[in-house]
Amino acid sequence: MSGRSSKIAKHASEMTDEKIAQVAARLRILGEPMRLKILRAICQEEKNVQEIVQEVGAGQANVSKHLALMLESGIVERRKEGLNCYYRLEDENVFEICQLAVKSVERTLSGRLRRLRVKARA
Amino acid sequence: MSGRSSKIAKHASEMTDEKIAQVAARLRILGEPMRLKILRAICQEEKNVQEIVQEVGAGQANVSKHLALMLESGIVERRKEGLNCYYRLEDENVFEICQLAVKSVERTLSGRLRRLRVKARA
DNA sequence: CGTTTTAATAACCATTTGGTTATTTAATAA
DNA sequence: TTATTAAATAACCAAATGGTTATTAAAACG
Repeated sequence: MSGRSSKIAKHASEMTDEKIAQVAARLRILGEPMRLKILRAICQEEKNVQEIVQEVGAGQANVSKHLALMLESGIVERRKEGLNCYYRLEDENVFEICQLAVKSVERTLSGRLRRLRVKARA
Repeated sequence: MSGRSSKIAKHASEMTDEKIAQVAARLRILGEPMRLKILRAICQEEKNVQEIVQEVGAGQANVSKHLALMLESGIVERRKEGLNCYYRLEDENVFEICQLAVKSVERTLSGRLRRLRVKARA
């Protein structure tokens, strides 16, 4: 058994159905364009709801609902100041996950291109 | 501007709405318990549909639909041999994404515990 | 006090999605 | 050929989800 495959085997075996459900829930939260836009807006500096609403181009209620979900799940943090509520990205893992997802998408796209070329050659 | 924040700023600015939609689509595919179970089943060695069906405890049509989706998106690869179709995990990034998601979930859970203790103290 | 502003929440709707059943396609075997 | 088996697909349904509108809660201000 090689190093990599044994590592994968170990991690995979540790993935109980319960853990899988939790991981899926976390990834499903990130699998939504509007939520990613919100995270993009607040990943550098905290912003209040109105600023976020303006930046992502969505309704206030909609943004608040997405923020409530991400706050509940611990992805973002909230700081109240007078009438305003400032949100910031709290979980840095989220940022890394998105970077890996970008790599994954790019990998798929390049793979598609390669296959098209092979097909065209045949 | 510190090293980390500038790095984040750079990556965030490269995240166009188009790219965000692609990343969200990729993460949404992974944000589903049954699909993660299927990936767990085939991440070490390729398996045919029947083996996967038995392992994850779902209907054949359901598993086939999930596999078709992940094949189309380049996450898994297929090899036909006679009547059987063998599937394997093709995108290693997916595995890393899941590992990070586990870390993210664990981080949240420990954070919740800490808050509960703080609340109980008050 | 009442007014205004910000954000959260409730109610509702249209769409999407995961699962099931039934059918079809394709390869193998008799 | 016909029968059998594996996998894909179509059709359908119930549940979940994202977005909108309207309302509520709370803090700041006149």
